[in-house]
Amino acid sequence: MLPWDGARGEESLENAADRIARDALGVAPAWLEQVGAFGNARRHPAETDLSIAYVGLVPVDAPEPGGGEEAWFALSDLPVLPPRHKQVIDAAFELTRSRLDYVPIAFRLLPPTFTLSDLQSIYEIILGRRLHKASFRRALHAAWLVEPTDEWRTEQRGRPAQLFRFAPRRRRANRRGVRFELLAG
Amino acid sequence: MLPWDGARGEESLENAADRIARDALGVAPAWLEQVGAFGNARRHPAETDLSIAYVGLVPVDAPEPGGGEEAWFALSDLPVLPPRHKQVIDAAFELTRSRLDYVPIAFRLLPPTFTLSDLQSIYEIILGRRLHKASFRRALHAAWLVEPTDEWRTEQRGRPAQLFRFAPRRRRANRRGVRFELLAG
DNA sequence: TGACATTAGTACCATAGCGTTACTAATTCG
DNA sequence: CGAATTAGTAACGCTATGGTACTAATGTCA
Repeated sequence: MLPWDGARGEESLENAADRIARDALGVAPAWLEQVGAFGNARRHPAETDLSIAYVGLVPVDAPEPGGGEEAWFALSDLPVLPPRHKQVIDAAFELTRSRLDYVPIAFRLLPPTFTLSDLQSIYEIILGRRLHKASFRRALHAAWLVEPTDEWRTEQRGRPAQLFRFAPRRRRANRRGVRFELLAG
Repeated sequence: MLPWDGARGEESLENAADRIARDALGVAPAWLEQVGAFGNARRHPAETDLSIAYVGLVPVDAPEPGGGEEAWFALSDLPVLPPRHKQVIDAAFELTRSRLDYVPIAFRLLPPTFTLSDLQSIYEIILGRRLHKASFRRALHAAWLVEPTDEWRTEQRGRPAQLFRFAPRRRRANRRGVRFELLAG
């Protein structure tokens, strides 16, 4: 099952989700957003059967959940879950991918300074596909989202990588045409 | 206020939203999707204060709501509303725009056959901005979403327009790179 | 020590998409 | 019959994209 708890009257939905996530993780999620409300009507009318789902992300170096019975599972290797929980996970993953270009999710999963390869890895993990290196950097440069520092990090192998920091600058919104991503089927 | 009703235990959220919309409109909405759950904690813990909001669309030639106290308002000329209702409307409009390229919303607002100018008008209304005619048709042609009929419609003035029907064909998903639409501020 | 693997970063290029402008086509209005 | 109006297309330049290839700088290992 997914971590959950009943609502407390004195807190907002957002605060309740944050509290539940912190209880399960030990740390506050770097990003948290509502997925939606899920309910079916197969219960007795007197019983309320409604779930408000939230999705959050934590960096890969976040501590393992220690106290309770929580455990991590890869999205590609999920155990059998109750149908609604599986439905929530699918919607949460889709929401996360769709938010990636509009909310600074990736930068909150990284330390204050990071390499562009680190950043690209976060994008590739969330999107679930490889990205082209030159195109990624071109788009990043055009977006004025990062600025270089004068530090370089030496990894285990290969050429050292320059460190960048998240420093978005104002720019005008990109008014593109229509894309027709709708697919048949 | 927005049209609303309490949930009935024996129906799903989606069905309840559809019922409420039909009661208010007189017709079923051509598209309906959940916006999300809205709740604040300023009430007494014993009172549940939670709204599950849905957004729907109906064609412009839909009948006026007759029976009750409902009325239509332009998004650009809304009356003063309770804060949560205004919040719901903003989220609903944003959701609709973001779904336009992925869900065949526009085609459900049109009759079975329509002109490309009609279709473009729907897109312009929902997106709230003008679109370029040649680019719109190029993208539409590349997406294989419509096919021409052998009928032409004579409007009041100008050259007759060919009628098209919605007939999506299978094509592979467009795997583009990252866009970085995130704006500073 | 020197060849090789590895990672970072950039340059070049062909192609595709986009928006502007302009043009043709077909109809109604006066 | 000419002007206005709407539909539809062609041409062109600019930008974005993604592939390939290249250089740069380090560690590994014989």
